[in-house]
Amino acid sequence: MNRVKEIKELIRQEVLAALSRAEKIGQLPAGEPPAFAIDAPRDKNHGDFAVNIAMIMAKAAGKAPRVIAQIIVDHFAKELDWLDKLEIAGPGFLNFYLTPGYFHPVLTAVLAEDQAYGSSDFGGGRKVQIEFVSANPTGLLHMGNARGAALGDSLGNVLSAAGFSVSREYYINDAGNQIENFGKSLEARYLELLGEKIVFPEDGYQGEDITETAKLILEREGDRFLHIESSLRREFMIQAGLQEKLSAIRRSLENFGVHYDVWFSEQSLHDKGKIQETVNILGEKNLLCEKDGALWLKATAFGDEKDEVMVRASGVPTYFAGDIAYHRDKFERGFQTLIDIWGADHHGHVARMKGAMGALGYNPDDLEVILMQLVRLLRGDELVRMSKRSGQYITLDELMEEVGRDAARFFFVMRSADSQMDFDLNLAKSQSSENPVYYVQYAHARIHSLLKMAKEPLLGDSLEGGGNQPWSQADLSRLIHPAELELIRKLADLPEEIIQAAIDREPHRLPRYAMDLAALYHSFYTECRCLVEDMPLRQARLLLSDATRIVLRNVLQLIGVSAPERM
RNA sequence: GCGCCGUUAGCUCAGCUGGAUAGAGUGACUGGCUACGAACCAGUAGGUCGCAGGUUCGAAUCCUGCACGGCGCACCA
Repeated sequence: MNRVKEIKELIRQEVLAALSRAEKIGQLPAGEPPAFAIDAPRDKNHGDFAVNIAMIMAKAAGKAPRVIAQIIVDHFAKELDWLDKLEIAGPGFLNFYLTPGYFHPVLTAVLAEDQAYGSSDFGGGRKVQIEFVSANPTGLLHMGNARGAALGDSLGNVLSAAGFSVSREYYINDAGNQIENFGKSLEARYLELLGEKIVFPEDGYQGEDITETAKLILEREGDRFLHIESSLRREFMIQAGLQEKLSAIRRSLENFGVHYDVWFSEQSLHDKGKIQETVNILGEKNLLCEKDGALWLKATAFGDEKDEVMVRASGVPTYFAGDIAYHRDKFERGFQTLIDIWGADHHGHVARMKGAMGALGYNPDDLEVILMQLVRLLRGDELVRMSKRSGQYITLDELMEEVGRDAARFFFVMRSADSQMDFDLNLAKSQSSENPVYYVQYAHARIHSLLKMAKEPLLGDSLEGGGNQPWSQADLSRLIHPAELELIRKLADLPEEIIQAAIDREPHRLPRYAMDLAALYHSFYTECRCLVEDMPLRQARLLLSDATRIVLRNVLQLIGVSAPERM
């Protein structure tokens, strides 16, 4: 049930009807009515919904906003069963006050729909693919990857709840230079462990995890690679190392609650000739040229600042060429919308990627790139420099250990992708019990405890009837306290909230909603006792609590945070 | 030099397709547990929305310029 959407539509229709009646008798100039907003005002004294059409029409109609508003009110239908009161306020707002109890049916709907409450078919099953994290498998996942993982997964949840068909994908960069360096680094550590004198490769990965991986290989395979040709040895190191790293990455993400539908290998594009195929297509479209022995994409032809190399003079295709082939492959697989989540340091790549998609005949707007500002890691006032190459970074696993999965996910999802985050480890640790996530979880646990108690036979004889009656049939008209009404109103918002988050690709709306809802519940809980002697009132409040429990749980689930029954 | 993101309460951040008195968390202060979970509630204090212009009934929100911070501008990925 999406009561908010329904009432907005009713208001829209009635406003347009009143408008047309006024036009007919010439009080307002005829013409296409402008788009106007129907919003819930911030201040609840301004009614349930406010309409701004009078101000928007003012100029064209040549009348003052309040005069127009009055005309609309004069022509407004009388005796609408949902409308209690219609007022003109401020500069010319039309404030709608709904019949008390208008949103009450939402409560029974929440209980009936349960897990599905909040979901909708808004997206119409449009096939959306989200690619996120896609960290190089040459190391472990760090804070930036953690943010991307939390964001991408929640966005996937939100889109899915809004009726899109979502596929999550991880692009494995298992080809190219860095993989060579990875192999060289492993080889060096492997030889080192066997007591050989080595010179560590200049561009090598110095992290301890590389040594760990080398150790694992040594334990498993012994020294049988000691005396073989270096290129063979490296090849093996790469294979074994990749396998090891990928399973570690996968394990970390699973622990973080992130599951992928597809793990896609860059190397597979090379193996299947997909890159060559894509280059050929670009060539057929006359978008390639040769210069200095390399094959260039004429990116300037579709508005980019400069041309880009596709195939190096050495004959090896660039990463960019592979990425174009990869995104082409996504479209070929039937996805209608592609969403990539990238670190802000890749923003220069966006325009040419979209341009390339356009050049291949796809709609560039069907590729959306969400740029995520980078995470700066602090310990108190001290900036922790992070570099994968030097091995100086806090891993996702360490983060989960220090801060906890729920807190970490809530924290990351809470912030918009646009904000650059300072993540103070000391603060995160010291504030771990002050984290808003516990505030929301507490509300959930509290309700669970309340409902559990309500199901038990009551202590003492003062309350008649026991507590075993179901509350699903409760008389909702008993819910009239302001705290109850506000809470109900918030519960009614969920479907629209999810749809809006999906449209804007902004999962960070959800933690806000969850905090607001939890606050309203806590407030209700303090002001309204549930386990009262008045049995109908008791049942109604229990139903309201139960509905809140369901909504809290559903939202936490979208964020990727657990909804504990006790804590 | 060019481009992208940011600048809002002491701190961390929402609010940005223009709307009414700019919000939350945290920190500070004051109250509230002999009744369902005080990891809670109620209240107080705290703001030139980076600066300067412009657009209009109305600007934190849109436009222009500037300042400061972050990140890019490879035959790296």
